[in-house]
Amino acid sequence: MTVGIKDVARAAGVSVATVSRVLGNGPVSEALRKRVEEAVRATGYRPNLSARRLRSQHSQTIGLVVSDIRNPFFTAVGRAVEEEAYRAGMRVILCNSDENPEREQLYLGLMQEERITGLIFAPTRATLERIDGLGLDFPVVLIDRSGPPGLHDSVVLDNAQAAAALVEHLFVRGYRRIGGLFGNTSTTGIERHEGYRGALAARGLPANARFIPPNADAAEEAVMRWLAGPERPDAIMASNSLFLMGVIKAMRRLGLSTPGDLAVAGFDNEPWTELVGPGLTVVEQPVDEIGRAAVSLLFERVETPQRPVRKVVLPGRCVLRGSTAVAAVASAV
Amino acid sequence: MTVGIKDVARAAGVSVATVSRVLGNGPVSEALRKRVEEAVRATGYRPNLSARRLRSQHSQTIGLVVSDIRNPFFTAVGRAVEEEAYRAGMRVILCNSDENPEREQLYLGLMQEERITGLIFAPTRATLERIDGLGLDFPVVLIDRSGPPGLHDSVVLDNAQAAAALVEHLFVRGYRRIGGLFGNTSTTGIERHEGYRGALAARGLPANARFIPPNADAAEEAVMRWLAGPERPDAIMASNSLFLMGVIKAMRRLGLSTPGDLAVAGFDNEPWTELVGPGLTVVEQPVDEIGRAAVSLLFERVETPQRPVRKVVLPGRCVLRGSTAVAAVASAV
DNA sequence: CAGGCTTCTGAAAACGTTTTCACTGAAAAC
DNA sequence: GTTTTCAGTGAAAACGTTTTCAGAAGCCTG
Repeated sequence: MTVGIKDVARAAGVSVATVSRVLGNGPVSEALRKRVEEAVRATGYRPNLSARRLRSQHSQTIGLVVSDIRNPFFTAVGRAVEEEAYRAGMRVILCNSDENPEREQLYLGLMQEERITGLIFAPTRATLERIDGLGLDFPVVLIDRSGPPGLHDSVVLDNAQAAAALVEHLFVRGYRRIGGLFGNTSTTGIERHEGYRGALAARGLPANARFIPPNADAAEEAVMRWLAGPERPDAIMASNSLFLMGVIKAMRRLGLSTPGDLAVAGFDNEPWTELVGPGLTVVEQPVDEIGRAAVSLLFERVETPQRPVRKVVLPGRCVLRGSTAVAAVASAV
Repeated sequence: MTVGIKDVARAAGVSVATVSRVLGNGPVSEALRKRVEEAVRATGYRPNLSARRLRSQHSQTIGLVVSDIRNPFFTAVGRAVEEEAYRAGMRVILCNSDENPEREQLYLGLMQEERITGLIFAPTRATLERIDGLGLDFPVVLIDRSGPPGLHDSVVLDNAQAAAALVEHLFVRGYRRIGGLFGNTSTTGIERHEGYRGALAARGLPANARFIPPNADAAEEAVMRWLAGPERPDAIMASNSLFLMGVIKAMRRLGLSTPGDLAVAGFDNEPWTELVGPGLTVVEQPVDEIGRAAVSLLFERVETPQRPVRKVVLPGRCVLRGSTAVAAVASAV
């Protein structure tokens, strides 16, 4: 029924070894190579990857586990990773943990069973903390989230610097009561909070931060209460695009507009941020570069297991838009 | 080095066959089962999926090829597919063709080599046209795009009906020069165009359609020219969310607002559509249901290859927002 | 108690490749 | 002209499982 390497060999009048060598660019005379290639075409042969992987002990596959597939940041990184991996003849298997440590565990197990060459991983905080004790027998490159330099290579945004830049920008534009909204499941939130706090301190301003679960509803609720309460900010920095969305939704419910009633700044330059109100000021992450860097870090690690651990920190780019315009009107009120 | 089933067998003092049976819930006495499970735990054994797949001839894997991974519609469907497949103990391998027929071809080949159980596929028009001659040796369920009933099961939105509903809604709200923006790579565009044209005809209005490549820039350019030209519409229906984005971008460049200067309606209820201007009127697709239906169609086909071809057509849901408010102001001008 | 069922178990074959090994014939080196 | 090298080739082992087959032990039936 399905045609195997044997059938090709028979059709070409050679041994299976020769067919295999043709397929793998091994040493074969030009004449036989022609014959075999012709036979491959004639039979419509397709190699069986399971068999190939089993015998060769190379899965030619890297894993990519992200924490939220609906987050365009991760789909963008995923595309870059796939592109780059493909160029090196590697497949990518993509899994989505949905910020759920149990699912993460499940998928890490799956990766083991697939015998992947290596993993690119955006872990939840829970998993990151015990990642060294997990006994993974493949190299791991952390992306987006990493924490203090540990056993694994990583490539991350310079979160503290980026958050600080946003805060400083808000300060310069005249805002003084700058709130911050941070995720409580990732180290990203922590680092951005640090940059936020530092920048405020440098300007002698008080911090006013909230740590919430990573979804838009939580952000919306938090902002609703915040704006009604005594600590009402005149600007909010949202640590990711879901929160940014939550902020905008809350403002719409309250009938507020930006920047007049509240300045808004956030992370991730998604296409829609340009289209909301006067446009939203955001930090753009170099997604392609992150994906490419992760793949090459991984390959280098595979080739040279003893290489010292490296952490690639990439700068963000501030995209200034109307949501952080000068606070003149707001101050006048 | 890596622990195999043999090591487990030795540790448990049984044969490899018994270990295999324990793993596969075969008939094994309670006593041995205990011993083996203990040995599995002790050794940290992880089955080798390549070997398992090779021997058992079941890949336990379904493929999912989508045309644009950055389109939230596909990521949402993908999540539903994965969820449902996982429940049945199947893995999903996801590939992104980027609307490129060559990449599609490439990935279809890969799917063959992975010996997938079946494929869920959102094809480009080019591939759809010759899909029957491709000699794929696994069942295929088409999603999002399908065309006339052919050899394959499919699950699609009722595109014509949905487009017609939008047009009718615009008509009722007072719009008369209703433009339509359709993709030129998918059958979706064609079907939506048909619904659009039909609804206009029923109301005795002229059609005014543009077919463009499936990206936001093309839409933006088209709209820029359109609004400057002689056939300027007072409402635009965008056949997908990328186009919707392009429409909004063009309007911002021209300093126009919705619905006053131009009413806007589109497809796919993405989170941001709620946040732009007065909110954008869209047709929401039942993404979860689409994913689930595709998976169960596929499983049924696998179980009963002779079953007659089925086409599941799901209704969309109109989400009315401010971008299609009554045209009073516009007409008054 | 003999015979026939079950139920459990292990040895060995099989899955479709790649890789090792040994061999051939021809070319190169002496 | 003999030996050495070498490139090309095929037979067979190996990869880590599942599955088949046959045997052993226990149970029921008559």
